[in-house]
Amino acid sequence: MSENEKLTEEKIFEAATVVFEEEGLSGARMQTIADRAGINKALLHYYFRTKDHLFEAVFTKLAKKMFSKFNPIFEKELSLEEKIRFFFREHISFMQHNPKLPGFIINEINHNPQRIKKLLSNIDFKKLWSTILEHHAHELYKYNITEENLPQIMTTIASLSVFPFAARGILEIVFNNYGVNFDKYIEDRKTFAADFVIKAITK
Amino acid sequence: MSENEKLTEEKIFEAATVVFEEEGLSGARMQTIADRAGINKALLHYYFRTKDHLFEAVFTKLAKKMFSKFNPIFEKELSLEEKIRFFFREHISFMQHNPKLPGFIINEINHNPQRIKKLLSNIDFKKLWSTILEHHAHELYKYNITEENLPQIMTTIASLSVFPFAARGILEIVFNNYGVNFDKYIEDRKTFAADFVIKAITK
DNA sequence: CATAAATTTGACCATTCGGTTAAACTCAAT
DNA sequence: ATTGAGTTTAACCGAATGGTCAAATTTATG
Repeated sequence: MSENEKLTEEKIFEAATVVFEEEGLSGARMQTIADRAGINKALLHYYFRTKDHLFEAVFTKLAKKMFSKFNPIFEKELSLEEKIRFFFREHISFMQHNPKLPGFIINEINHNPQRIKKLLSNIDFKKLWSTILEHHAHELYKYNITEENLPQIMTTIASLSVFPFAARGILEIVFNNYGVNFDKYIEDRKTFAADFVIKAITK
Repeated sequence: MSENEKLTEEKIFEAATVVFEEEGLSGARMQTIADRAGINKALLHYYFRTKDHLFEAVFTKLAKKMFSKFNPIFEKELSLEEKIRFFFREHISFMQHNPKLPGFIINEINHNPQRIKKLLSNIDFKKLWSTILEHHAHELYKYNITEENLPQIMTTIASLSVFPFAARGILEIVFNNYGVNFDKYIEDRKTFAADFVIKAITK
C-alpha cells in the first residue's frame, strides 16, 4: 500500500536522521536505526539498499535544509542592516530546532571531503555574496565592505551563528563554571551577533 | 630497551593521533594505526590495552595542547587590544600547524559529551574570563564589555578563529566558486578578526 | 475468491574488528 | 653462556556488523 509505504520509508528516514546526527556515519549501526524505526533490519535494505545509500539520502536532505536557509535571506527586499538582523534571527532559530545539524555536517565533511563535495554539488553557492555586492552596491558606502574582504565578512557572519551549536559541548563545559545557561545564551545571541557585526562593519 | 620503548610508544602515539584526527574514534581502525606505525596490531594492545585507552591518551594530550593556547594569552602584560591581536595571531598560527584539531575535538565532544567532559575535567577554564574583568577593569570604560555580555564576546572571539578550521571543508567548496585561496584567507584572518572584534567592542 | 505483486520477517552468511595467547626474539646483567 | 625481563610477532577467537535470501504475510487487482 502506498500510504503504508510512505509511512515505513518515512519512519526509517526519521530514525536514520536521528541516529546519523548523533553517531555519525561510521558510528551509526543499521540495527540501531532499525530498532528506532520499530522495524526489521532487512527492511532497511529493502528501502535503502545499503548503509551508504541511506546515509546519502539523509545527508543530502539535511544539507539542503541547512544551506537553503541562507539564500532566501539575501533576496528579500531589506536594507543590508535589516538583512543581517533577519539572518541571525532566522538562522539561529532554525538551529534551535535542529541543534545537531551543524556538528553533523561539519563532521562528515571533515571525514570525507571528496564524497561530500559531490553530494553538495547540486547546491548553488554562487549567488550568496554576489547578491550582496549587487543588490546593495548603493549602500555599501556606509560600510567597510569590499569585494576583497567579503569572504572574511561572510564567514564571520556564518561563524557567529553556527559555531555555538557546533561547539555546544565545549561551551556548556565552560558555561557551567559561570552559571551561564546555554539556551538563554543562544536567545541573546540573535541580537548580540547582529549588533556586533553591524557595529564592526559600519564606517 | 627503554630507548626503543619510547620510540615504539611514540610511533604508535603519532600514528594514532593522525588516524583518530582523520577518522574519529568510531571510524579509526586499530589495524590502520598499526600499519601506519609500522608495527604489529598486537603491539598496540601491549602498549595501550584497548582502543579506548589509546583514544583517551591521544585525546587528552591534544585537548590540552589546544586549550592551553588560551590561558597564557590572558596573563601577559598587554593592553586588552594588544591581547586580542596577540590571541588571533597566535591561536590561528597554532591551528595552521594543527588544522584537523578543532574538527576532531568538536566531533568527539558531540558524539560523547559525558565522557569527554570527564577527560576535560583537569583543564581549568575558570581563569579564562575572570582575568579579563579583573586585569582590565581600569580600561573597560573604553569598551562595551560587561559581566553580562562577556560570554557572548568570548565565544565570538573563539568562533572567529576556530570556525574556519572546523568548517574548512565547506568553506573551500564555497571559496572555489570565487577563486579564494584558503591559506591566504587564513593568513588575512589573523588581522581581520582582531580589527573586527576591536571595532565592534569599542565604544 | 484467486492470484499476483509488494511488503515484512527470521534465519543466515561473510567479513571486519577489537582483543587474546603463546611462542619467538632482543638484550642487559650475571 | 645462561638467565630472565621486556618486546614483538603470527595465528587465532568471539562478537559485531553490513548485507542476503527464501519464506511468510499483507495488499491490490481481476
